[in-house]
Amino acid sequence: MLKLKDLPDKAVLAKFAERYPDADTGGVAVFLHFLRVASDLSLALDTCLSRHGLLQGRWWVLVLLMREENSIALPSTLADKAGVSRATMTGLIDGLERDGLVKRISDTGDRRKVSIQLTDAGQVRLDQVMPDYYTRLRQCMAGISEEERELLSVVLGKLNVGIPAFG
Amino acid sequence: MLKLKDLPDKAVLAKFAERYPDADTGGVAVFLHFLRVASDLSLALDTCLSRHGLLQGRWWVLVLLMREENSIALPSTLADKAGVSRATMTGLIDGLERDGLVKRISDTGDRRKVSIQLTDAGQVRLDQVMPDYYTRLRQCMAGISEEERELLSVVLGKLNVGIPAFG
DNA sequence: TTGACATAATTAGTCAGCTAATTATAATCA
DNA sequence: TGATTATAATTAGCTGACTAATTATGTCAA
Repeated sequence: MLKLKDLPDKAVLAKFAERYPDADTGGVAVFLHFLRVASDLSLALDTCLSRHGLLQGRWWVLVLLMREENSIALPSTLADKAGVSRATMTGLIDGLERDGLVKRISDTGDRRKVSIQLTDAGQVRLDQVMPDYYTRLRQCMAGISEEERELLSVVLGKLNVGIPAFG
Repeated sequence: MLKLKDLPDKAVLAKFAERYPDADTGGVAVFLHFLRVASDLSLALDTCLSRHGLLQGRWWVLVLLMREENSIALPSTLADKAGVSRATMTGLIDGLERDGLVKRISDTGDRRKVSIQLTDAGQVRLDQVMPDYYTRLRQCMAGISEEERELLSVVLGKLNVGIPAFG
């Protein structure tokens, strides 16, 4: 993810548009601004989580587990839902298990499988993190009206539609 | 950056809101949706750049250089503008230099300094990448009206204001 | 003018992603 | 049944971030 600290001003955009006539300077500006705010938000989330000794990847695994019945899921399912590779999920689970926040349970039926369960300590950790996360997120979003949220949601949907044309 | 493939539905949000009454479910939903679209956009940009043998970090260094007079800048300046550490910038420049896209020039005045200059090959590479990037980005943004762009810009500004409350 | 501090870039070591290969097990079908 | 294929998790090795330490050089004030 780009962490642009120096978005182009109009003069720079114009300079590039001169050399590359295909450039849609307004679109470029809003695109870069979007990525910039997203990466800053992501960094802010990191800061919030680090107060509780967690990083985004590990935190999200805990959240995914809590969503499940009995707080149990397979590593492969977690990998798919978190959008990371299975190898990465193995590493995340290693770290969480080391910290005692989840445990591996061998599947008696299919011995290839290992179930991952949130431990009591993991639930306690979530009960510390989540209220802080929700409170801070609420404050962060406080300046945005209900109407703006809906508009943002619509624009996000349209952006999403356009993505295949990009990548 | 979270790469959520499985955003929470209303039932999940409600389940969490029950345990954590501070949760603003609407805010959470739009926040996660935002991060999701941003990471997908970032991934699409990766795909676009990889067709030209570049990754976001290295590509952005080339773009920053092209913005400069004579396509020259110091590593420290590039690091600040790209939002990465100086050590990371050293690594990015190593890679770009290995590919012949930039060159290091020792500063005769202050011998601690090394100037980084875009090479002809680097400019050629940019002249291949940028039209493709601009064309694809234009298509990606095609579904968003001028009015929506401006609204998005306003909301991005407000989100940005809220970030300190989060992190 | 030299000792302390500041600055620029790099190196060393860590971390969390990735892909590809490996191990173990299960399922299928000739 | 036994060989092939599919699946689940892990391991091994690579990349590009990071911080902290290092090297080299410059600046300034006693």
